[in-house]
Amino acid sequence: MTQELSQLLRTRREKLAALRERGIEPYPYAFSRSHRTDEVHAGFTRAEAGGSLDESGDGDTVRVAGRIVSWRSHGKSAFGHIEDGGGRIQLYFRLDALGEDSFKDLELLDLGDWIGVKGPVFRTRTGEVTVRAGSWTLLSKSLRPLPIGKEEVDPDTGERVVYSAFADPRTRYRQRYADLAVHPEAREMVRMRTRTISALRGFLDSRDFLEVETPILQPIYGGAAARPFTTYHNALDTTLYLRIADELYLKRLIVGGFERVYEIGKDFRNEGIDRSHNPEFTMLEFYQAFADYYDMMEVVEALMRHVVRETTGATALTYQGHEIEFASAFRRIRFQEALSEKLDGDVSQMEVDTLRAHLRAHTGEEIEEGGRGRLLDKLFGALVESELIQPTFVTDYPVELSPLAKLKRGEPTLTERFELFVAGWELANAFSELNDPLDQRARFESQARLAEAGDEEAHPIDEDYLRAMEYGMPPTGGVGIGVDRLVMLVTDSSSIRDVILFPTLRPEEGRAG
RNA sequence: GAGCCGGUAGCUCAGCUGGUAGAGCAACGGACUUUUAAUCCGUAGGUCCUGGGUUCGAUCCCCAGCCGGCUCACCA
Repeated sequence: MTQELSQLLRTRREKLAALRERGIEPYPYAFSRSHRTDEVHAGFTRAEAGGSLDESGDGDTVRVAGRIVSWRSHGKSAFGHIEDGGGRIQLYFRLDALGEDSFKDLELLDLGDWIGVKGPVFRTRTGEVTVRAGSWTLLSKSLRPLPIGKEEVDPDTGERVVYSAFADPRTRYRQRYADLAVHPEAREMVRMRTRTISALRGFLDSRDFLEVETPILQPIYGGAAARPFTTYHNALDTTLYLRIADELYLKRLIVGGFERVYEIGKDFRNEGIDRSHNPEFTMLEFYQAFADYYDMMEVVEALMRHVVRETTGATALTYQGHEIEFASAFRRIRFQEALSEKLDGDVSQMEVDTLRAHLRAHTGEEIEEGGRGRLLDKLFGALVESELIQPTFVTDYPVELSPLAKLKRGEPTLTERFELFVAGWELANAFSELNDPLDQRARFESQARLAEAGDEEAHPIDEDYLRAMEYGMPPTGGVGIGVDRLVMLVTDSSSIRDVILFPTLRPEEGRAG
């Protein structure tokens, strides 16, 4: 945006100067508000029903404040709407009520300005509850036009139709403040996100889980297969990583004697960005001593029901056109059986070459490194995942894929692990936590071999974690849940960027225009 | 990372086979004291994403790049 282009900005600055000339402070310090707009609506409707209005039909005098979102000037009168945290209300300004000067000063206002208004509440001829301004105060002058669209309410459907809406996704994500300012539904998303997280906390707190905080800056990252962000601590003269998972620290706390712990916080993975991935994202992990993965399935099922009920008020929801039901018991399928069915043969008996051939046949992809686990995982992702619309526990993953999970009882090529799939993507990941320090060391070592073979996401060896395991960790069930994806689900959002207030973007070049 | 689509006024968009651009809303001036996409009259507003090329001439065609959307890949 160039200087010449700023005709609109210049006009507003001129108005700012004019306001000061007329003795109006454009940025005062406070305003004594008596009612939020929704309280005015409710109060006036009550007064009408109770017959407590004066002869002219006016209700109480109120002081309301908000951002101007519409304006209709009629010469010696004007209508406008302001919006505050409770909603909107119409304002009515008259020359005879305000006097020459105050009425004339209205012409220095713009859409986007914050004002406070004092006056009685009444209902207009067309039936809208309105504050008749006896006086008004500028609370903050807006120097940059907000992309406020015009809107009308369809008289037949009652739906709000917005014209010239602010739609460019680039600007909406970059200037989230503007997006929020003009889109009430974007603000509603934020509330739903908060409600979701409160529901998670409520559920875990009521079950005696202790909320804790573990390091984000870590000398060794771990707990997941992902590439980390690397940073540097000057005073310690050492490399540190931003955590990719909370897992290893939370289990150290189980060793320390806490039976139930959880953490809700940001994890960071140095990977691509798309509709379901943001480099920093919010993860819930919780660990419960003396529980195995069967117990954790029960917990996850109850937790999901609780969250859906607390956020949507129902036991089912619609996500991108799919009706998803949480009331009945979640389906359970075994990883290898689901895949074997798709491939028409027992995958546990298949050679690596056969798997590779299947992958080529189904996806056209060639995988050289990574071995069996990676092939199985890719095949599962390609053939099974997208069909898992209703809540489904996928259980018993191959050991190669799960270096932190206990072996499956009676089936040592598998682990006691499950993932919860909803709407085609992974929402939770859980296992009977591996607490055998010698087995854990062996698993780490096999991961290290994968790393040497070029797998950039293989799990590094964490000696301190092994030391903790050697002191002894009770049998423990652990679960991780992607909070952003959970919020996407309950808000019917198709992109993770819609549920993260300030998603990661390439930095803007130059100064903001 | 690949394919497809797109980037034109503050916002939403139009612009024929190449002749340096339009609309609605917003803005500005005027009329209007119960309007609500207020209405009516008038005015101004543009690095047509950026850089090259072709051409007498490019918003339009070609090449490269940047940014975004969708699909796929990546992402336990």
